[in-house]
Amino acid sequence: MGEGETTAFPLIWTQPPPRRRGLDREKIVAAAIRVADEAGLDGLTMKAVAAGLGPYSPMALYRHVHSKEGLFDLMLDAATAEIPLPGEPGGDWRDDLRTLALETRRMTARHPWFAVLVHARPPAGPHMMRRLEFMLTVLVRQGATVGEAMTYAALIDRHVFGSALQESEEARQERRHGLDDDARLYAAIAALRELAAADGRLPHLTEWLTHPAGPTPEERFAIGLDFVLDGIAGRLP
Amino acid sequence: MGEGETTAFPLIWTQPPPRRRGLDREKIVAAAIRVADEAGLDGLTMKAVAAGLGPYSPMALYRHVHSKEGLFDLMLDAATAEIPLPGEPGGDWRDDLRTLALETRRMTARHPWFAVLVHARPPAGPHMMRRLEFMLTVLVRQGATVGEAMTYAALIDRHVFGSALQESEEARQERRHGLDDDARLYAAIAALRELAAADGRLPHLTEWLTHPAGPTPEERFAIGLDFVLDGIAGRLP
DNA sequence: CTGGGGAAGTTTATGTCGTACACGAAGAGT
DNA sequence: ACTCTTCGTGTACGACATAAACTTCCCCAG
Repeated sequence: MGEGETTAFPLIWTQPPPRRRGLDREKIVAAAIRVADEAGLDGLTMKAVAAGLGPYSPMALYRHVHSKEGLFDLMLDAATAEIPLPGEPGGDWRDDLRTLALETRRMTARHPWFAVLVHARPPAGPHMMRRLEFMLTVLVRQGATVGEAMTYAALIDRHVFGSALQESEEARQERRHGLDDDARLYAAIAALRELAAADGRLPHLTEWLTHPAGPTPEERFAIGLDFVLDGIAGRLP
Repeated sequence: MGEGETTAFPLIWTQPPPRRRGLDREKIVAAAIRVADEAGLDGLTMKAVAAGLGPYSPMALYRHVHSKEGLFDLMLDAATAEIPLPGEPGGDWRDDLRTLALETRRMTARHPWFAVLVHARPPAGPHMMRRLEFMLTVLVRQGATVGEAMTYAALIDRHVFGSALQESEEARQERRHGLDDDARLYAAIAALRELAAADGRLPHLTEWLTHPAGPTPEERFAIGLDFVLDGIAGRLP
């Protein structure tokens, strides 16, 4: 049959040009991040990453990242590298920590998968370690012990990544159920409200589902962050 | 033809007694929770749940729960039902919220998978709704609007489930890498410390990895919870 | 210039999952 | 006794991660 034979008649001219060595960790991680940003963690398969790099087979990636979990670790550290990190703490410890928290939040907004993965992997990447070291330095300079500083840093990150996780999972649900247009979203809320109203003992929840009100996500984040920073301030010597 | 026969020799006695209708949601959910408690979320497969119920096929479950996500929802609500919930708020709003947070934490200690799933599913189960309503009631009685109460309740839960998530994922890592005995755990920490020390710019982190110190998980939880409750108190009218 | 070793990518295969579908058998209601 | 419904099974399919064996190419030592 046709001249594009791979089986019967191997004419060199019709064969695809041999693949040059084009892959490395950086490219693979960048492609994986691109895929995860666009398709979510569910869409992050080895096949999809390979396809995002060109005509590669999924197995090609294993030569460079040796497992999907390894790829996760590299993705986490690459995303963490995007967070601007001062070389030295500035004059105001609260500003230092607040700014870092806000920048971290901005990164998680670009990479919604981050908050999911960060809870599943140990934070051993170099950029993640440097970021943590910065928080520790800021707190230790205010008189905290290293153990206390670890506790406070963990509380800040709990809030940052907790917010990010909740918001990204909400967005995921909406995308999965096609709630992007207002009509569907309204219907989904109405269904929830009916459920709550049917119980009969949920007046406040029903009210909120009828008139959802309250601070924006951004304001909610700031409120919680202030709670943590105020709390830390109250415990510094 | 002979009755009961599937193969060559139709002896009724060698046939298993026909399966009676024994499954229902409750049993399935209880079995699923048992499996997840013991084997973790990775071990929670339809096959494992069916096996935990007796000689059932995995497909039998679908008659009652229609999908694995549906099973997740039922598991979340069943676990939430284990949290003691007063019918009415008591005299002290802080005590009410703190007690609920602590009881919730006790539940997540029994069911480490809870914190993972709760972030992935909408909290629409009746018990989850009642629990939320309780928090809203407590806060609204102190003068918060429903919108504010939602914000504060979310912050409390963020801390409770964030702690649980972190602790359960740490435990999972340790189990997965067989760090149950001290020698291996020590080696793992040493490896991390080498990594940190090699960077050269991570003195505080290195110090902490050399002498891990600080509050116990329980104390850390209490500290963060106080931060949130203090913050709420400062914003109530 | 050459040939051999190792690295990069592909093909093929394996085992595990969730779950759709069609079937058969076991009560329940008439 | 007959039918309708409800429950559980067997089989099958398509993803997915990844192991193993194979092929092709590059580079460097002689």
